[in-house]
Amino acid sequence: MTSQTDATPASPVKRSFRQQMQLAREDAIVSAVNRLLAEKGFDGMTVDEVAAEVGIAKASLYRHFPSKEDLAAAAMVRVMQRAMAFLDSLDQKAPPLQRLKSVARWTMQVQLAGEMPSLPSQNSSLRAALEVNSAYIELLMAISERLGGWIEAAQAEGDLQEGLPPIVVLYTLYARACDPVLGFLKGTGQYSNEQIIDWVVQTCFEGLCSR
Amino acid sequence: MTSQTDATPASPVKRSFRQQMQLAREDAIVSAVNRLLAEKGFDGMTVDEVAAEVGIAKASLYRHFPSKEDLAAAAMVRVMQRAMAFLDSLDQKAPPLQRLKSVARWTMQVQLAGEMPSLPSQNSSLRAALEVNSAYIELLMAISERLGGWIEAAQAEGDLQEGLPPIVVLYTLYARACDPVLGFLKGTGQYSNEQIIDWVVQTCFEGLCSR
DNA sequence: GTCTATAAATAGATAGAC
DNA sequence: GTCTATCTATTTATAGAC
Repeated sequence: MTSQTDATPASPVKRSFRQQMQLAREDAIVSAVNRLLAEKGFDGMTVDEVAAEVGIAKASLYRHFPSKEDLAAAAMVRVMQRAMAFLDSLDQKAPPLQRLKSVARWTMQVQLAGEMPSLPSQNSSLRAALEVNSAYIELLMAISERLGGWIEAAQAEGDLQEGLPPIVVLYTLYARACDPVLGFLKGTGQYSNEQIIDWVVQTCFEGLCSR
Repeated sequence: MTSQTDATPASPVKRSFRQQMQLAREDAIVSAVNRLLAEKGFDGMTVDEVAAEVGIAKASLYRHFPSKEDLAAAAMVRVMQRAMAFLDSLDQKAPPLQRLKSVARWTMQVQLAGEMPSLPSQNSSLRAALEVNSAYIELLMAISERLGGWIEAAQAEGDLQEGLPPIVVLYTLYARACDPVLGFLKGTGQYSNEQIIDWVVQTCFEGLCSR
């Protein structure tokens, strides 16, 4: 407050630098959380591990994030921001179905890269925290509306089954982002990531049956 | 030992009765575990809850099962026995594809009924315990071989995509048994269980795209 | 702001009486 | 075999020094 009313230019610069440092540290924290969340899930991840991976004390972690739930929420927000950026990067004139397939492929690449935080859809303390996290809710709604529009457009073009409510398609795409099939097939050690993703994308959109 | 060599018929009868009592109690335990596992997952379920739901002391629980992992394994074994019984109940002369669809539908019914134990595919202590549980391993292999045969037969008949390795189809079916889409759609409160299952089975086999 | 040390709560597992 | 009471380890979170 006072520094902003001061005429000295040093204060704002110093503050900005400090803020950048703080943001960089928080980014490192979120990266560690993101990775651990993808590897072990919310329940399996401990705050001690996060602190150890970042290389700071646990008490310092709690200066940046008030709870473990907030750590997870931050990781979710960041991956959703990445998702939103990916949606923006797509050719908006490409056919909607093609864009939807690209999104599915992207989420699977993220998962196989060990960067898709997996939140057990049942945990109550975590879900309660997410439901009151406005950044999380707003991003989720923004992505859902964006994809929902593409789904309806793809149906209008006759590319997606028109009998399916768009929400069924939307939830199916979300579910494929954390589909355990990817990990199962990876675990066999027999197939490349691209091969695995090709199969799952294909079965998702074209089904198991022959055409 | 001694009672079996005795000529008195009382001993064997009494022992059998006791064994039945024990089996009945263990069945009640496994039922509680199964339900809690479906509701909250392995990490979310506590042994105290299990004891409370069965109505016995926690120490008594540990007389029947040596660890929490063994509780979960017992629940998995039982649901797999149910699955095996369902496979047997199917018309073995029906087309393989039809049988596979029936299996998928059955697993989804079990999940929506809150009776599908969900084991986070990442938990290491649990997976380690399952991998050395011969009852679990043998049932899993038996089911996999059975379904694998049907998958290959369905491919031979041209009903399933022949480019897909059978293991991809098998894992996909396993994954649909714990597909979060069912819970998502159920959570909207707008659709009946049968409607939800119809959609998921259809998208699984026919895909999201129109034909 | 970061640290060490510790509190507070929880959960898996066990001892020992009956 | 079942119970009460307890142990032990882990984990989230915080106090307080620097």
